[in-house]
Amino acid sequence: MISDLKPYVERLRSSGLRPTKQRLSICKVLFDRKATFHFTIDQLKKKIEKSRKSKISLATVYNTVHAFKNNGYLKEISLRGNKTFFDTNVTSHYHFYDYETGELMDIKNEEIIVNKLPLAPKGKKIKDVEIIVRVANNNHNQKK
Amino acid sequence: MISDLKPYVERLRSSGLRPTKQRLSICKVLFDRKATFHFTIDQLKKKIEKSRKSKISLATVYNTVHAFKNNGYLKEISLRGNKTFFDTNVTSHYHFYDYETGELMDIKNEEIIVNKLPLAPKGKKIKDVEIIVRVANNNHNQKK
DNA sequence: ATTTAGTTTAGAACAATTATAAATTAGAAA
DNA sequence: TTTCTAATTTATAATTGTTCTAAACTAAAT
Repeated sequence: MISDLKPYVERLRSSGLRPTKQRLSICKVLFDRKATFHFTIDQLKKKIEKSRKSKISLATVYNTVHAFKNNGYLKEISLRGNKTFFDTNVTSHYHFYDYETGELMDIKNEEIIVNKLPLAPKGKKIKDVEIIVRVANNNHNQKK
Repeated sequence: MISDLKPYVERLRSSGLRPTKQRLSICKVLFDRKATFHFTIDQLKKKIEKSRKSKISLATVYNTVHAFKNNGYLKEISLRGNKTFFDTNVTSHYHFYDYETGELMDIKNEEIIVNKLPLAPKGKKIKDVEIIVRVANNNHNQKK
């Protein structure tokens, strides 16, 4: 336990969560990194268990991830299929999604320019614009 | 049985499917309409059963919908959450999604102009650009 | 130290989807 | 037609992802 846990403790407290061992393990995997991390809950759980060298309950992972999402420390990504993906990059940005490999990559906000948007339906307000650029290997030709 | 079933028979045949009673029931609900239809499998199943006044197996609905999707007669829509939505509008277009009501609405292709797109990652090719404009009631303020 | 409210946990419950195998049916062939 | 065969439908089981629950545990206030 060398790394500085203070920022994680604060992040947890500001999400209304007590800083427990388990939650700090989750924080280390999620936030102690330079690059964006895209993950599903079960991928995250495996990483946490490798990193802390002991099991963690699935429910704890779900609960903590949802608390972070609701407090703006994680983003959920819209994707086809029935698995939920999250993203540690909470700044405004878009995604490449390789549907052959399941790989997700960030697209910086300034790499896509949207010059026209429709008005929101009556009584509604635009909250967010998600863009998923679906890619696949050059040589393949199937639609999926 | 007044409506002309020929186009459905052809659509089924071209998808490699025999035109059975069940599949024709599915076709009638899916394709005998002017406006776009957005649906989940269970919503579709209920509509079919109301329309034909008899039960249909869930597996048949899944199989047929997937065959139509693989043959380009239906589109799957990227959305957060763990339910899969389909769309009878297979032309290039985008969507409004009201995450409070679960309502989906089409956005015509020309209502969004994208002026800049990133290059696909090395060795990959852009197959599709999905845009989901998330909306909610004006008066509400929660992020979700 | 004691207390209490929040947390973790394993497992149950639930929901969406896919797989299975027996009964049925479409369509080709006789 | 009737017969035959492979495709299809069906109910149900299996699988997967997610949420719920209630008992055991723990953080932190007293």
